[in-house]
Amino acid sequence: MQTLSTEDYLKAIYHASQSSTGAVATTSIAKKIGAKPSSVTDMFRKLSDQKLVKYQKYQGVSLTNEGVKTALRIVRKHRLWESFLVSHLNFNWDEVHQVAEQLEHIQSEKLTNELERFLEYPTHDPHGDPIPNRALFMKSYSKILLTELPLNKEGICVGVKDNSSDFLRYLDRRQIGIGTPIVVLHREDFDQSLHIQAGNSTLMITQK
Amino acid sequence: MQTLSTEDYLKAIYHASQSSTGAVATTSIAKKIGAKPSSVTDMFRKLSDQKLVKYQKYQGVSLTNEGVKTALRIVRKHRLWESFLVSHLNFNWDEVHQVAEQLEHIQSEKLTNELERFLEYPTHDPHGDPIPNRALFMKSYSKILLTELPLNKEGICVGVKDNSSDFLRYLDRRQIGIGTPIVVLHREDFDQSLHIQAGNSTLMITQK
DNA sequence: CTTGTTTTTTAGTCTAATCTAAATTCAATA
DNA sequence: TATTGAATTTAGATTAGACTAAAAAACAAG
Repeated sequence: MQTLSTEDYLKAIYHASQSSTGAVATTSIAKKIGAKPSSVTDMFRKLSDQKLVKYQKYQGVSLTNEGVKTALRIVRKHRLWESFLVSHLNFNWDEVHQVAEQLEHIQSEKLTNELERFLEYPTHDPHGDPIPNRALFMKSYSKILLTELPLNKEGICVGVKDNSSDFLRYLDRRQIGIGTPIVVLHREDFDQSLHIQAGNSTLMITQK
Repeated sequence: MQTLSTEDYLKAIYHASQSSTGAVATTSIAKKIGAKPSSVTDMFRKLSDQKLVKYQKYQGVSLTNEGVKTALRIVRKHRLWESFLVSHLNFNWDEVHQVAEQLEHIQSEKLTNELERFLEYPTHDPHGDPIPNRALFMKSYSKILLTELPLNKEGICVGVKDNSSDFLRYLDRRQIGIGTPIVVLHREDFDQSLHIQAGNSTLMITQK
């Protein structure tokens, strides 16, 4: 059984190791968690004692199999709760994160599994990220950026890269959400702006 | 903003002061919380500093208005979650408590209010206890014991006094739940046993 | 109204998780 | 490869919440 804090660290390490290869550095976790590097070192040691990470002084950490499992259990809960908040409790994409950060720590296998059943076994959360199933397995289909979508080929919006509230609300007003089909109609070479068709409106996107 | 621990104490004090009159004693809280009396004294002092309780050495505590409000907010969340677990997640009466003890600490007004709406503004939880509304007001209709129900007058089961899992499962098997109408058909004077009709079955209850 | 028991508080210790400041190791480059 | 700057770790302190053991207050009974 983990404490709140160890769960936060395991999740942070998991996400950090997803977005880069090799061991995870002390400072990168410090930034994610919002703690000082010295505190992170302490925690690395503790997690190492519990065999949840492999840790060598000055070499960063990597999750053990057990550590990955623990992290995935938290990710599973986080994403299921986010789905619930959006689908049944009128939360917007951009409001769910903070609450899900709390709910992900609730300990009850039955609760998690029943929630999953109630939601009819969703495979992706409102941000388009895959939800690990009961066996902690997840299908991650390939997500590509709009800038990489070939001309006139239809894609489906599964999430957004920029999670700022402003941007999410902008999309909401234009009725662009998860599942919205998107086609890139034209790409301006000189400034990288895109003309896209999303849902029933066409719009122009600049930069990024 | 309260810590987990202070919330637990406030709730315990609230419940203790409901079931008896006057100030609440140190030991009674120690028993409820599962802590030593000395720890309870410490916490009383802390809560007193925050003006959530009135505390005089050796005289026990009582909640201030602010303390009552904080406690009721927790009770509200607890009972809403219990309702949710039973009505949508296939939990039984007797399984909800432990999980609700965790969920009651989640901090998000929007979450609580949306959950209440989703459940269609329930007034009572699965144990028959009233749920405070958004304004923290609750209608507590009179609950009486079966032993006090007049002969042949119909009552409605709103909860049970004995919360043991065995007893709750016994009731489940006989399809007796919240809302089941109950009539006392006959009362044996010599051993206090009751013949009752509940739902579509009649049964005999001894003792208690 | 005094004594003995129970309740409550005090004093001092412990653990988990954090911090600051100082020391150490690593790594990049001149 | 020697140096320097960044990253990391150590050492020591702090805080919240809990504990034990001992002292003090309250209560109950003769």
